[in-house]
Amino acid sequence: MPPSEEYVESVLSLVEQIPPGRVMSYGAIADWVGRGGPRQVGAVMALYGGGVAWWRVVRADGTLPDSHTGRAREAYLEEGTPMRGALADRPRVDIRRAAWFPDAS
DNA sequence: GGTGTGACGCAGG
DNA sequence: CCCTGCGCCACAC
Repeated sequence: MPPSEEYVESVLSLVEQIPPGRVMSYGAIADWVGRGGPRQVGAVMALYGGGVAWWRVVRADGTLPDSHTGRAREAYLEEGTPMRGALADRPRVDIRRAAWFPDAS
Protein backbone atom coordinates (compact mmCIF):
# COMPACT_ATOMS: atom_id res chain seq x y z
CA MET A 1 0.00 0.00 0.00
CA PRO A 2 1.30 3.44 -0.91
CA PRO A 3 1.14 6.26 1.62
CA SER A 4 -2.23 7.94 2.10
CA GLU A 5 -3.26 10.64 -0.34
CA GLU A 6 -3.32 13.32 2.35
CA TYR A 7 0.14 12.51 3.55
CA VAL A 8 1.50 12.63 0.03
CA GLU A 9 -0.24 15.95 -0.55
CA SER A 10 1.03 17.51 2.66
CA VAL A 11 4.59 16.54 1.83
CA LEU A 12 4.50 17.59 -1.81
CA SER A 13 2.76 20.89 -1.09
CA LEU A 14 5.46 21.71 1.42
CA VAL A 15 8.21 20.84 -1.02
CA GLU A 16 6.58 23.14 -3.58
CA GLN A 17 6.96 26.04 -1.16
CA ILE A 18 10.73 25.73 -0.96
CA PRO A 19 12.16 28.78 -2.75
CA PRO A 20 14.82 28.36 -5.44
CA GLY A 21 18.31 28.23 -3.99
CA ARG A 22 17.06 26.86 -0.69
CA VAL A 23 16.57 23.28 0.55
CA MET A 24 14.86 21.24 3.25
CA SER A 25 16.03 17.95 4.70
CA TYR A 26 13.87 14.86 4.85
CA GLY A 27 13.84 15.07 8.62
CA ALA A 28 12.88 18.75 8.64
CA ILE A 29 9.97 18.03 6.33
CA ALA A 30 8.86 15.15 8.53
CA ASP A 31 8.99 17.36 11.60
CA TRP A 32 7.05 20.11 9.88
CA VAL A 33 4.20 17.95 8.60
CA GLY A 34 4.08 16.30 12.03
CA ARG A 35 3.47 12.82 10.71
CA GLY A 36 5.76 9.96 9.86
CA GLY A 37 9.52 10.28 9.77
CA PRO A 38 12.35 11.00 7.37
CA ARG A 39 12.00 7.58 5.81
CA GLN A 40 8.32 8.18 5.07
CA VAL A 41 9.17 11.45 3.40
CA GLY A 42 11.78 9.63 1.37
CA ALA A 43 9.22 7.05 0.33
CA VAL A 44 6.81 9.77 -0.81
CA MET A 45 9.54 11.48 -2.82
CA ALA A 46 10.59 8.21 -4.40
CA LEU A 47 7.05 7.44 -5.51
CA TYR A 48 5.48 10.84 -6.21
CA GLY A 49 8.33 13.32 -6.18
CA GLY A 50 8.67 13.44 -9.93
CA GLY A 51 6.38 16.46 -10.26
CA VAL A 52 8.11 18.72 -7.75
CA ALA A 53 11.57 20.23 -7.24
CA TRP A 54 13.05 17.03 -5.81
CA TRP A 55 16.57 18.48 -5.86
CA ARG A 56 15.55 20.88 -3.09
CA VAL A 57 15.08 17.94 -0.72
CA VAL A 58 18.41 16.73 0.61
CA ARG A 59 19.80 14.72 3.50
CA ALA A 60 20.46 16.46 6.79
CA ASP A 61 24.18 16.68 5.97
CA GLY A 62 23.57 18.25 2.57
CA THR A 63 24.33 15.19 0.45
CA LEU A 64 21.96 13.63 -2.07
CA PRO A 65 21.16 10.11 -3.19
CA ASP A 66 23.91 8.88 -5.49
CA SER A 67 21.54 8.48 -8.40
CA HIS A 68 20.52 12.14 -8.22
CA THR A 69 23.80 13.96 -7.64
CA GLY A 70 24.52 14.34 -11.33
CA ARG A 71 21.16 15.67 -12.42
CA ALA A 72 20.82 18.00 -9.45
CA ARG A 73 24.06 19.87 -10.03
CA GLU A 74 22.71 21.75 -13.03
CA ALA A 75 19.67 22.92 -11.08
CA TYR A 76 21.89 24.06 -8.21
CA LEU A 77 24.07 26.10 -10.52
CA GLU A 78 21.02 27.77 -12.03
CA GLU A 79 19.44 28.58 -8.67
CA GLY A 80 22.68 29.59 -7.04
CA THR A 81 22.24 27.12 -4.23
CA PRO A 82 25.05 27.47 -1.64
CA MET A 83 27.30 24.48 -2.10
CA ARG A 84 30.58 23.09 -0.93
CA GLY A 85 32.69 21.59 -3.67
CA ALA A 86 30.35 22.59 -6.46
CA LEU A 87 32.82 21.46 -9.06
CA ALA A 88 33.68 18.23 -7.29
CA ASP A 89 32.30 14.92 -8.45
CA ARG A 90 30.39 14.70 -5.20
CA PRO A 91 28.57 18.03 -4.79
CA ARG A 92 27.29 18.81 -1.33
CA VAL A 93 24.76 21.49 -0.44
CA ASP A 94 25.85 23.92 2.26
CA ILE A 95 22.93 23.02 4.46
CA ARG A 96 23.67 25.70 7.03
CA ARG A 97 23.18 28.49 4.54
CA ALA A 98 20.60 26.85 2.28
CA ALA A 99 18.27 25.37 4.91
CA TRP A 100 14.81 26.87 4.72
CA PHE A 101 11.68 26.76 6.90
CA PRO A 102 8.15 27.76 5.89
CA ASP A 103 7.80 30.50 8.48
CA ALA A 104 11.21 32.10 7.78
CA SER A 105 10.80 33.28 4.20
C1' DG B 1 4.68 -11.66 17.27
C1' DG B 2 9.67 -11.40 14.30
C1' DT B 3 12.46 -9.85 10.33
C1' DG B 4 13.92 -7.17 6.44
C1' DT B 5 14.03 -2.91 3.83
C1' DG B 6 14.29 2.18 2.65
C1' DA B 7 15.51 9.26 -1.81
C1' DC B 8 16.90 8.97 6.68
C1' DG B 9 19.63 10.86 11.12
C1' DC B 10 23.13 10.88 14.44
C1' DA B 11 26.79 9.54 17.41
C1' DG B 12 31.39 7.03 17.45
C1' DG B 13 35.79 5.32 16.02
C1' DC C 1 36.91 11.14 4.74
C1' DC C 2 35.78 6.42 5.64
C1' DC C 3 32.90 2.92 7.84
C1' DT C 4 29.76 0.90 11.73
C1' DG C 5 26.03 0.58 14.65
C1' DC C 6 21.50 1.95 16.49
C1' DG C 7 17.27 4.58 16.39
C1' DC C 8 13.59 5.82 13.69
C1' DC C 9 8.65 5.16 11.01
C1' DA C 10 5.74 2.50 8.12
C1' DC C 11 5.03 -1.52 5.39
C1' DA C 12 5.61 -6.19 3.34
C1' DC C 13 6.33 -11.11 4.23
